[in-house]
Amino acid sequence: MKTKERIVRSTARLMQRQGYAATGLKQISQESGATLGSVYHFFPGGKAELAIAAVRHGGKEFADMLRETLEREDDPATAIAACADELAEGMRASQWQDGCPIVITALESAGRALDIQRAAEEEFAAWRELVSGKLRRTGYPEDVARELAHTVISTLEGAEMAAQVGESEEPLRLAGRHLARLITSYRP
Amino acid sequence: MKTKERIVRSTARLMQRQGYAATGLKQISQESGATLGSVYHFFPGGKAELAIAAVRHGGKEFADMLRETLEREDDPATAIAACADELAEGMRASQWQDGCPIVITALESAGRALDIQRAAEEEFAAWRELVSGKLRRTGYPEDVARELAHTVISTLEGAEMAAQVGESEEPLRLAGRHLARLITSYRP
DNA sequence: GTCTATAAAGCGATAGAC
DNA sequence: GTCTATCGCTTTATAGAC
Repeated sequence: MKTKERIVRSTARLMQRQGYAATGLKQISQESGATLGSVYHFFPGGKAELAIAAVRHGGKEFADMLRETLEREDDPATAIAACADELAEGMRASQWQDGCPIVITALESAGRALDIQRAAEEEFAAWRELVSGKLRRTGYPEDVARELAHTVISTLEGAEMAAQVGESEEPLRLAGRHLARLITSYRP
Repeated sequence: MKTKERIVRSTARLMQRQGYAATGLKQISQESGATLGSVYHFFPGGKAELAIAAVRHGGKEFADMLRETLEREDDPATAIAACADELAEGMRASQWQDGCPIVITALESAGRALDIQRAAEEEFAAWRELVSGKLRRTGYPEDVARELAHTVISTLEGAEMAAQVGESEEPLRLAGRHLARLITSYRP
């Protein structure tokens, strides 16, 4: 694997677990097997530029999972519940270590590092668009789909946070069931 | 105001906005108007002990808002929507600066600082208990109330995060409406 | 592109006078 | 309880050889 990609992956992984402030460039250099000089060679903008790349990387990763799981089921309500279950399994498999790949960095940067914040917001919007598209293709009116997508992503995010802090799959399992019921109640 | 409380309030405020790692003891000492010596006098356990006190403080603050807003409306669905609106207004009023008082610290500590994580989980559980109690008093069966309370808190948390990063009230407004609909659909 | 060395600043934490 | 000074370490970032 290319050095630059190793650096991005390590940064994404570390910031997913520790956040932006707690992740040091030395740690990134060590974990990725690149020297500090190489890190600055590829990312002359330093830590902030690395964080943006990590947010983009984590955002794509989450989007891939979402896209694949949504395609696996026809009914959007069942599909969203499957996404929640998928997240619950990933969470347990990592022993509650791997939550949302970008949420800590997004919150830390809010109001203080505008380009990181904007990158995170764009990834969130892409996730919502995936959910919204699934709903529209199943016949939901555009505004209903757009609004439901907001709440689906919000609820998955919140439940993943609760699952991680509480070290339990339950918040995600319940979120999946409740979201499915909510989506069904709007069925066209 | 007593020195100790000034320190706790400043810590809570700073960690709400910046998180644990990015908040320095020097900054706490400066913002609270107490010297570093005083900070260590009241919190010999240092930064970790301060974080626990801040999480407790922020947790109580959020619980107070929740309790008051829930009491203001009879119907639990309307009451939860009112909570979401209240959060949206607070968010806009602070220009998207003041999100959930403990979520960044909770996520940063997950799996790495067990006593901080546990304190955060206890505060989350207390919030869920407030929602669950409101539902039970309105006739919802105990298990339905408990499960709905999980999703209500998850969704509010996720929507508050989305509102902060996206600098928009919309995620919270939508979350309130959708949660009200979900709760109503379980009405006994 | 990779590597080492280092600068400049800030960190958490402690000591001890008052 | 309050205050200042300081220790030891780590941080981001840069310089320059290879």
